[in-house]
Amino acid sequence: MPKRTFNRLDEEKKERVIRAAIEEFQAHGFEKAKIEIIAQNAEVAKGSIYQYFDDKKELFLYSVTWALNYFMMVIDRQTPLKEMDVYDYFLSGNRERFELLKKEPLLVAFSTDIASGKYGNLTKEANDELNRIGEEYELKLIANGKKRGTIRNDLDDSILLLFFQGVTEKFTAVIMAKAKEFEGELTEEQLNEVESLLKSMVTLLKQGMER
Amino acid sequence: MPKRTFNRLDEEKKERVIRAAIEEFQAHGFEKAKIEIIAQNAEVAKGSIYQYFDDKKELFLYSVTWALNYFMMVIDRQTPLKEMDVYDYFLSGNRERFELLKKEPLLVAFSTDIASGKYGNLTKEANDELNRIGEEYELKLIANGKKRGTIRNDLDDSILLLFFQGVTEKFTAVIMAKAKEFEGELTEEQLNEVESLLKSMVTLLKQGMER
Amino acid sequence: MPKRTFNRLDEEKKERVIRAAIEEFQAHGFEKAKIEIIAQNAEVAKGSIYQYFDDKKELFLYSVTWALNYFMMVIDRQTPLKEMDVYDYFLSGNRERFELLKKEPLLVAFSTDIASGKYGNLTKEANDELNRIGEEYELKLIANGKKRGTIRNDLDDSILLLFFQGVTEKFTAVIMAKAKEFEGELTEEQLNEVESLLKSMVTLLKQGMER
Amino acid sequence: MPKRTFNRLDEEKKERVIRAAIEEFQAHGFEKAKIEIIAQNAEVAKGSIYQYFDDKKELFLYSVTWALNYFMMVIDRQTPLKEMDVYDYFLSGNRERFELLKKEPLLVAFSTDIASGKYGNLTKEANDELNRIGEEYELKLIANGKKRGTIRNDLDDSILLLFFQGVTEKFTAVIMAKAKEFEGELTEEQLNEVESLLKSMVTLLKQGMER
DNA sequence: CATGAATGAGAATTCATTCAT
DNA sequence: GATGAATGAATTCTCATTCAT
Repeated sequence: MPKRTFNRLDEEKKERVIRAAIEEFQAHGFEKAKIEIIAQNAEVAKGSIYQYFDDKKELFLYSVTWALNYFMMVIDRQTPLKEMDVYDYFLSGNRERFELLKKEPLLVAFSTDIASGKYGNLTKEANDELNRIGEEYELKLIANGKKRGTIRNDLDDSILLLFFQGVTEKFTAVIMAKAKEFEGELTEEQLNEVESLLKSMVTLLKQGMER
Repeated sequence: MPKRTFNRLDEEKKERVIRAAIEEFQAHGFEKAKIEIIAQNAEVAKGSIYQYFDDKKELFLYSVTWALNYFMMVIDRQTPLKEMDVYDYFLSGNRERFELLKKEPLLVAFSTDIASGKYGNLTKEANDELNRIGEEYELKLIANGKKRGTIRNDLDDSILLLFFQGVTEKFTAVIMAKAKEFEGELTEEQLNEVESLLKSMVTLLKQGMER
Repeated sequence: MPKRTFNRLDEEKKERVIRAAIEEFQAHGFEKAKIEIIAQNAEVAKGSIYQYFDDKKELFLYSVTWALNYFMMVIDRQTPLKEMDVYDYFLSGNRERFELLKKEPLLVAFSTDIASGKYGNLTKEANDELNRIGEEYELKLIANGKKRGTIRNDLDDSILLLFFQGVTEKFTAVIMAKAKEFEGELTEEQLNEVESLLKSMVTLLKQGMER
Repeated sequence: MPKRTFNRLDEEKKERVIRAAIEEFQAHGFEKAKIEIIAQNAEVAKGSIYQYFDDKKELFLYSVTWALNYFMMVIDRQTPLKEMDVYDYFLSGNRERFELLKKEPLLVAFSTDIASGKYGNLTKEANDELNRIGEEYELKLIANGKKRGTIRNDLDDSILLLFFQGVTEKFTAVIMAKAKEFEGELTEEQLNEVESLLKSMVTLLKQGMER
């Protein structure tokens, strides 16, 4: 949806603009975010923003998808092997994932706000899509677990999904918060803390769901 | 924090004003909510709003505490007997609670938005307070459970708290959504659906946490 | 179509606003007319204009109907007696009419521009209505003339209407121009000039149309 | 007044640019016409327009003279023989003239708007010139008629001119409108309609003016 | 106390024109 | 000569807040 003018820009400039936008939207919300500030921070003329996007809303929406793309790359729910145990998923590749999160506190904060519904209807579409993708994957995990006999089958999939989501979202949120809070290089200690959190989470998930 | 003029108003008018405010804030968010519309819907002059409150923000903040008071009355984390079993808490008094939720979809929606952080820093204080109260209560429940040997003690209280919050918040959100969606008188069927949800939740909580 | 706020204003202020608007629109056209200038000239705050009218266009449209009302009062095609001879209509009450025109050069100029189609589609509606009214009246005059045998009946009414309109519009335009150009009190000489014009016009109309 | 760069262009491109300009000016008026759209429709870069003309106004003015040239070629008030009877002028060469009008509805519309003063002061100069030329010619016709005794001499030339202009302009406008409205090849029927109009006009002119 | 008209700072958006490539 | 991205002045419109009645 950006105008062709934007797409023709070199990558560096495009990213500068979007990051400036995300920073402003994240800091002040959609309504109070000022195009002028975004332009300034992107070192671009105010009018140029309007050569790139129809209006503030479109700039915002594009920033959202841009951030969510990054976010999904990190979460990466598509890749996990089908044969991977339901619970092991969370325990693999954490160092890389967490380092990505630490590197991009701004995107993490923005994505978190989007996921939490802070932008209301504006991001409804993007959000629904994101949720649909996650849910689909999670339901498959649950169904698999039931089939292999590792997950209790006295409860509906939808109930187990709620449980699964509730637990993982909460722990994810805490981990995101830690990513923002940790400064400098990722230390072993920090990583251990995160892995410990995930291990506990998996333990609880497992015990709650297993038959 | 409202001005003395507001407090002198008769209850009916006060409520009319606050409900009009909540409706507008809930529908359009803080920034886009218009004082003019609030005044109109409350059948009060625009200027009067400023006789009652210093500014838009104060009106909003007061509306928040007003709604949260109602909400807390419903959730009612203060009352449960200390001796009540951790899990039984959720299974008692549901009919009354759910009926209250059904009766006030607006307040439910508003409170939900506040709790979800939709209003950002504006409600930070109120939110933190609310969270602190809930957390304190929940930690006590966990400590109690551990003492009585009903809750596993291989995990930190803080970890168990995350688990507990994650699960209960998710199920609560679903129940809130159902409250909004159910129309007319509360039917047995509807109540059963809610109770079934809660029972499943408690089962999962129990199995996950128990030793 | 103005907002209720405008209607509640005292007449003097309403007129001040509309005249300021007409002056600006007439001088610079719709696009280049600046709300700020209108407000200044009406000695009113810029924002107030927007309390009175939804937007620039509405202010313009209201100005148009306001001016046309005045104009129609002057032209006054409704009153002439049914029995009055077709041609005599133009020769009566000229002093009063012309004095009105002289008193309001701004309104005359504005109305002339509207009638000439200078504002394009913006005034299409108002214009069509005005033309419809005039035409209806003129067709009646022609039909009457034919019935009484004073007008040739070898030509269609529509053709005679074109002729009638062409001649009267041209002479009217010249008279309007004179109204703008004449300064100070209306002199006998000026009036004579106008009446002479009208007499010539009637002569030509008569001779062209009569059987 | 266009820059030398424009004159060096091949005829086809020049015409493409001017026609695109006329289309846009005619459709939206001078102020709202966008250079960008003109460039697009002319399949030329926006910047190129500024290689051809100093600014928007110059492009407009050039478009005006370009259109008026075409228009005058059609109206062709220069050619009629001095000895041709005043009224016969309108009755000759109509097929060719009308076909030209039908072929170029855009130019007709644009020229009509110019003549009607829709562009205000912008075209004042061009307009005045056009009127001066027409008027000069018409006055000569009148003077001739008076000399030969075919036109009444109890009225001033200037009065007769008004009459003549009023009638001919009105009928011309109607014919222009028909040109726009008629689609496809020029049919005999359409031509008859136009000639009938002109004949009626001449009849009325004659009867009104003759002695 | 109630009322609602007045105010003007502030933000989004537009687009003619420039200019580096 | 052609191109189209960059620029920013200019303008419309919004709305919280004030204040005279």
